[in-house]
Amino acid sequence: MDKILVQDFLYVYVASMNEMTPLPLWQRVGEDIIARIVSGDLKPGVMLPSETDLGAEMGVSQGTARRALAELERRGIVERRQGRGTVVATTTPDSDHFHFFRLRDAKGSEVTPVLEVETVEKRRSTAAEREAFGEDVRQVYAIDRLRSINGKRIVRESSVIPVTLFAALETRAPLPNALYAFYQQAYGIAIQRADERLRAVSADAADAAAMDVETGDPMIEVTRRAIDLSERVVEIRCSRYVTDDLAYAVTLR
Amino acid sequence: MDKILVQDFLYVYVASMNEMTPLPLWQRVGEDIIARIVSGDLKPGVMLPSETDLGAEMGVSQGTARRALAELERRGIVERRQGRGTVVATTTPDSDHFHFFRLRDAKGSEVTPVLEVETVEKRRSTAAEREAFGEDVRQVYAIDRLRSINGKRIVRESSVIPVTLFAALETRAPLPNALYAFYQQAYGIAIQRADERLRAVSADAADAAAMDVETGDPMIEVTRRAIDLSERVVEIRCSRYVTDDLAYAVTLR
DNA sequence: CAGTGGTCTAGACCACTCC
DNA sequence: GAGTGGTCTAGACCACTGC
Repeated sequence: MDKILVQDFLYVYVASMNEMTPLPLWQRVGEDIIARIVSGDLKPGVMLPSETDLGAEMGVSQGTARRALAELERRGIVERRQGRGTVVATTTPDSDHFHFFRLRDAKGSEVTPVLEVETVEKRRSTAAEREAFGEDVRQVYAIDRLRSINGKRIVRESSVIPVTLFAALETRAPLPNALYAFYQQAYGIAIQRADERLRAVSADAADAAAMDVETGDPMIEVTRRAIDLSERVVEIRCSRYVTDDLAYAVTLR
Repeated sequence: MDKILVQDFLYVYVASMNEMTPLPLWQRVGEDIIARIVSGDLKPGVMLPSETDLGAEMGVSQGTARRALAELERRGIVERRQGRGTVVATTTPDSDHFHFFRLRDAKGSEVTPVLEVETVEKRRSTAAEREAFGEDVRQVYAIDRLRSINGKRIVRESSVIPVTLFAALETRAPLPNALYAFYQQAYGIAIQRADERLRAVSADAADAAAMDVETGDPMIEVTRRAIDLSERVVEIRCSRYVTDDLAYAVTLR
């Protein structure tokens, strides 16, 4: 009886804002867990209740709680291990760096980029940045980085993030190698996915001055928008790669 | 009792070739369906048995058959619709072309490439092609295509496929715009995924002669290996794009 | 050993599609 | 109305983990 009441309540609740289409219970449970993570109530590495307990808390069966957790695992939001339990996904600095870093060597193996130069600047946002972040974002941090791989300077990255989301970033210097793990640990902002656009460009004078490349050489320019669990654009990144020895690798399905 | 026998049988069967680790029943059911598709027993667009019937055929419960079908749907191998049924995924010529075609315009919308020139050649395989296809592949078809987008010739593709898999391809001319749908319909070869490597290159004399680009202009070169449901490399494709007006778009998760 | 997730079953009810 | 997939439940048993 209790469960039926919950279900009816959810129906009314969701219908009021979503054209009479109630969300399935398992999705509600999943959204609820995501909300807890976003709010900081559940932090990365923290163990979640068991399927049985979670179901009891939410007033659903163990099977429904299980389906919610399975979906969160598929999305990489939690990690589950038989006999151990379910924890909020922890993207370690090492593994995280490679999660969205697509450069691979000729054999397809991961490469280890070394941070060479970093500058952090606080400035007013550009119109394009406001278009992406929202019009209310007037100030941003710009993090410019230069990386070398196998001793050659071939990666230039420029990350832009809103000041409102990353308060007092300048006091955090030096920033760690892997920014996304840092965003999560220091600010509770978890990157869910990244949309990238790749174009071919010619190395300009600034590229030639900073990297092991000559003006006019072909390079790949990647423009990325990183989206967090709340579906906000939280970072815009523009990277320029010299792909003489490396390639951008991706699998399409 | 019957079901227990089936389960024990599967255990022994799989254990003999897989280090005592039996595959879950739902995976066995899924693999069985894939095998039927690969063998041509089930063709694209054909309706599968209902969950209940499939479970009965395989000696598993409806829930287990359901899980197998859900996984196949997630992998894009079948399409399911409430009230209608489950059919083997049909990649229509139109939709298929965009499945692995990542070029998007400035707004991120799909673009419609127009086939301008096509040549098909039968020749001996190169060492690199044998490395990808297997050493026994001595002959290949090379399909060279030139495409225009919005009236500008900016895409050059070269697809290489083994003669053994695509018998008498030369009699099929002219080939349709979307090769992967054609592979599936004419040869029963379904592309499951594609691994791509992107590099920046400078347009060479051949690019300048064939496309609306000048020698030395930066271009993106994409080297693709297409893998079918049997996990074979069935096509190697090298594409060169001019990205003045378009970008290669991808979402990382 | 207790507790966890992983698999599998059986059955209920609902929503959608098509005849 | 018959048949389909979608959701949800309840309960069984197994495999793995850690104390």
